[in-house]
Amino acid sequence: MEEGAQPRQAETGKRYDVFHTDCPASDVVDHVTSKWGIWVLIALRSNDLRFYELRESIQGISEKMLAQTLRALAQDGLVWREVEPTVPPQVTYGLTEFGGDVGEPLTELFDRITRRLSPGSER
Amino acid sequence: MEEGAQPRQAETGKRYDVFHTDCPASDVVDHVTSKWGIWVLIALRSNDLRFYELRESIQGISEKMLAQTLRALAQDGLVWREVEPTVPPQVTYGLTEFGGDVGEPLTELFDRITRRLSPGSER
DNA sequence: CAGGATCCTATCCGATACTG
DNA sequence: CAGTATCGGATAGGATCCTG
Repeated sequence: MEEGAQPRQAETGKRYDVFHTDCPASDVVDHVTSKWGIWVLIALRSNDLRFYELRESIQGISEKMLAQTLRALAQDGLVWREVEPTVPPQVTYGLTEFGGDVGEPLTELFDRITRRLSPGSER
Repeated sequence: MEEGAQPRQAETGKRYDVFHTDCPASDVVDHVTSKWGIWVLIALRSNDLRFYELRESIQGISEKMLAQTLRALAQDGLVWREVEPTVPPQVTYGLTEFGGDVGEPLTELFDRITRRLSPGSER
């Protein structure tokens, strides 16, 4: 949505219909901004990580939710998944270009909020 | 990993403890990235809006969730609320400086996703 | 118009158990 | 190690009615 690009034209009754739930992007947005999606994306911004590393990294996440979140994000083309058929198996996750693209504003978001909430102690 | 924001105070044995659920920022993050929070913030970026305007603007939101979301965001200091004691009453909402600060990466996020999903054809 | 109060349902999500 | 499957409790969220 471009800055001041509120259509605001058509008097078809709906004056501010800007973003809808039926917009295809909102599905991705929902996944990204899901309870764990944002943390997964932020975690993967620094390194590719294996499943258990992600689990350790993101405090409080259950294996179920991690797997579920990863599946959704992979389906959306935000993260890739590489399986090495060893014993025991190793699965590594990382961000696609799209994922990195999306992770950037997310990190910025988190950073701004954190900075705001800890004034003085940061930087 | 440490994007500059996280203390990363060596927890006992925890190697990747970057962002936790117990971080005070994650509460705000949760509100912002709640199902409707992001849309409210994006909606308010262009204009201050009244309650019913927000409801019209954000397709699919119920009054309950709008009120609830606005309350949470106001409590976090992201949006302000102005009541004009007229009849009928008018309540206008807008972004605080913090809210605008946070809304920026959110808009960027939405914009990047939208752009990716509609290559070539701008809506 | 702006919402609170209630009720009720869908889903989220954790715990547990099981598989390759 | 990296999951899947299932169950059940908690909670998010919608619908409806009601109030200032």
